[in-house]
Amino acid sequence: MIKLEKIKSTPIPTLKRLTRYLSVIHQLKESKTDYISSTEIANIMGLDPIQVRKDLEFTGISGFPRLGFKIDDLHFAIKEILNWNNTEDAFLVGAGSLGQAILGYDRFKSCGLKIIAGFDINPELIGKKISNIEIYHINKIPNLIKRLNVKIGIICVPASSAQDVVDLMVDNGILALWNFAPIHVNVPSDIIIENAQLSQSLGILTHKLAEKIKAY
Amino acid sequence: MIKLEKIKSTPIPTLKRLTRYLSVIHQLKESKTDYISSTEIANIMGLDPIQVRKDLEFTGISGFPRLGFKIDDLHFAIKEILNWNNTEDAFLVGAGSLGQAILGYDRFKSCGLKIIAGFDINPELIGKKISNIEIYHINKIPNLIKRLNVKIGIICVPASSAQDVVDLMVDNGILALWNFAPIHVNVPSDIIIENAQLSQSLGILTHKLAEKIKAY
DNA sequence: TTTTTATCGATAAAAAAATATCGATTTCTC
DNA sequence: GAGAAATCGATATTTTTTTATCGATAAAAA
Ligand SMILES: NC(=O)c1ccc[n+]([C@@H]2O[C@H](COP(=O)([O-])OP(=O)(O)OC[C@H]3O[C@@H](n4cnc5c(N)ncnc54)[C@H](O)[C@@H]3O)[C@@H](O)[C@H]2O)c1
Ligand SMILES: NC(=O)c1ccc[n+]([C@@H]2O[C@H](COP(=O)([O-])OP(=O)(O)OC[C@H]3O[C@@H](n4cnc5c(N)ncnc54)[C@H](O)[C@@H]3O)[C@@H](O)[C@H]2O)c1
Repeated sequence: MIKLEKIKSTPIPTLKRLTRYLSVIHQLKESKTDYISSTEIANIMGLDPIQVRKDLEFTGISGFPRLGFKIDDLHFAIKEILNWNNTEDAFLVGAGSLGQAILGYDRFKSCGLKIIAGFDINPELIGKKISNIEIYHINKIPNLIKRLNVKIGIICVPASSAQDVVDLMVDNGILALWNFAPIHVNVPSDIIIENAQLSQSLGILTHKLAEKIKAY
Repeated sequence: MIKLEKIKSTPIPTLKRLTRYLSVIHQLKESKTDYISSTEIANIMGLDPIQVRKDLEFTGISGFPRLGFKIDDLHFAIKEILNWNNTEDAFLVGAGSLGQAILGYDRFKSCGLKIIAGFDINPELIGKKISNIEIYHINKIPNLIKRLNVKIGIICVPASSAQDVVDLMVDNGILALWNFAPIHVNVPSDIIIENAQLSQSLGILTHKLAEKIKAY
């Protein structure tokens, strides 16, 4: 009987931890050490070393007994899983206060994301450059998505406009959406959507705090 | 043999979905319907109705066969779990571009959070008001945390200063931290910390997009 | 009124994720 | 060079989370 090799894709919880390992590893790259063990990572982050090792399995990198993993290799391999060694162009819609903060944020470039244009409906913003990224009128977006073959859209418009903007982008060929509007938007099942729900994270915090205060 | 009733606290995955149900329910409050069923919520959000029902169990609200759940009751009960019916005061540190976006964001008030002051080291910001919230020098923070009994701190400083700011706040009695800096910060085990890791969410998006493109 | 139907919610099963065990390996210490 | 110590990684177990089953219930339809 032939046993098919089950291709195990990286679980979401693992992906989330991998990005955190990356930031720890990134800090450590400065220091002189070449290796880091699962135990060390776990200690720094307050996790279980076994879990760290299990997660790192998905990188395909082998560790060395007594030494741990080669930092440079890990760093590269984790970025590879996240596809952060390549850079995808992206459009951002809604150049308001959050949109401008994101436009001005350099770090996403090392996270595989290059925002190449912004879009808005506010005439005062159109034509302006924010951190060297030009803002266009939203009606330019259909044409530009196709012409520049942009695959990622970032939604920073008010909740009330989010669905419309999403529809517009999806209709014109966007493949993945990063949504900051605090609302559920509908997309076809083949479109990737990630909600950067800040309120989700806030909800966990306020819930835990309430539990804690209740328990004295 | 006495069987102890196990007190099951709300699982984190459930909490996350609850905040999403809330936004769906919120939209529906406008419409004329008084009830919503797990099936409807599931359809809107592309989830399994059984899972929705399981999640809603944690609210303690009973549904009605054939009708579903009373929207108003659900709305209240979910906010109760998240502790969003109460409001906690919070301090925000780092009134840069992201900090200012958050300071200007009204919606967090309905998520149990009231930011009552901002802090920075940039002299140009000190004394300014952003969305009616005054910015103070960071050296005022120890005194004010204690005097105003503030429990939540929001970290919007650069990664390089995050640990220092966290330490300062923890030393002065902060109980919960909402961290936007893309870095692992160390806190004592009794301090609640939630990382609003945007790059985590971005990582999932870029990973999925790469998988999708690979698969053609 | 009776029947049909949609939904709830208790319980059970399956799947996924986290945690544990332990032999193999390799560096470090003596 | 021998033994001790730390870590990896394969396998197994436990826990958590998701999904399924199905009788009970109450509104809607007949
Ligand atoms: N500011 C925050 O801290 C924060 C936090 C979490 C979530 N969000 C969400 O992010 C989104 C943006 O928030 P913000 O604070 O930047 O709001 P904002 O009002 O400052 O910016 C919204 C921008 O979108 C533009 N816009 C409106 N409709 C548009 C359309 N149809 N097409 C293109 N552009 C359009 C507006 O002109 C404006 O520039 C909102 O959905 C908000 O709920 C904001
Ligand atoms: N801008 C974004 O879109 C974005 C996205 C994700 C994460 N972040 C993170 O959020 C944080 C803030 O980002 P930003 O874009 O607003 O940066 P920013 O440089 O605009 O703002 C940082 C602010 O912190 C202040 N500051 C520096 N050291 C301080 C200290 N020790 N005490 C008090 N204040 C201090 C600075 O004066 C400045 O006003 C960073 O850690 C960044 O990595 C930002």
